Amino acid sequence: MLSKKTQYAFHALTYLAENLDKGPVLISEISQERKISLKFLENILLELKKAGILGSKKGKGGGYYLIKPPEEVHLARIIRMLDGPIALLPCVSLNYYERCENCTEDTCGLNTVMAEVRDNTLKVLENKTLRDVLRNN
Amino acid sequence: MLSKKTQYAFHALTYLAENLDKGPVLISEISQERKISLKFLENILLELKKAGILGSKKGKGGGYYLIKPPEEVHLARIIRMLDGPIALLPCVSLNYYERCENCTEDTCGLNTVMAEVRDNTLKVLENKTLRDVLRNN
DNA sequence: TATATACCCTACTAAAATGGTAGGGAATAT
DNA sequence: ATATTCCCTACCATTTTAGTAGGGTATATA
Repeated sequence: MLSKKTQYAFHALTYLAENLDKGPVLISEISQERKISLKFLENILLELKKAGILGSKKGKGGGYYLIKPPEEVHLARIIRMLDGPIALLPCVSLNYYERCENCTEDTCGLNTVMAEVRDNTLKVLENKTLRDVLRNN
Repeated sequence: MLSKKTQYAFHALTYLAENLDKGPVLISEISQERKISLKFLENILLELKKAGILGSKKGKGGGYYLIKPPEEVHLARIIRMLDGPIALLPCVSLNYYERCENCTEDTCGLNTVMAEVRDNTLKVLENKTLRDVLRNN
């Protein structure tokens, strides 16, 4: 399951995508509209900014905004950034690979199956973007 | 990612499937062969037994054994039993469904995408069985 | 340049989950 | 009777999760 953090990130990002015309949006506005703890959301948005997903502006008229158009923000990227690996086993993770101690990958059947699961999952998450996930199409 | 518990369960189950001819197998043997902490494994096997996956026999000549043939033990079942939901969001989980507070499911695009991910994942995990995951084919 | 606005940053915390460990009890084979 | 083997409950340390606190820094604007 995705963590609350990642779920909140998606809420915030879709809100920003749905309000592109507004320019920078206040954390407090997103927090109220999507019912997310203000301080927690603050941390999340900061992280998204450091990762290059969001830009920000301080002072009056400031807030957060998407740096790239929604159709260029892939869901897999957000999940990996906040929750880590998408694969079900470390030994089939593309971005967070780790060897399994107790099994040799070439003879391990679980490895093969879990790689298949990963591929099926990524087929969706790496192709779908924020654009595909908005409320008002 | 799957928990160690579930990963160990798969190790144990495949070991049992690969040694069907032996009859009941000692916890200690599985523990040694697959390098899993004995006491932790004890708990896991007990849980698998209570869930109707394994049978056991006490005393000399005893041990654990598969109740059903490997091709009838679906991977999804094991994962759900030990790790809970396979879906990435509670609101798209078939076996552990929970409503999302902050979104209405019919207008939420994330819901749709995550349901698609779930279906792709289950297509594999509900069709593959222990049989598909053995070492010595 | 003073001040209000709004993000930035570090540290802290409570609760839950994870990955085990301990130790005796109960059933069974011989 | 006794050795063997699983059964069961409870405990524990560490990590992760989800969130809070509180002040710092940059910016707009009057």
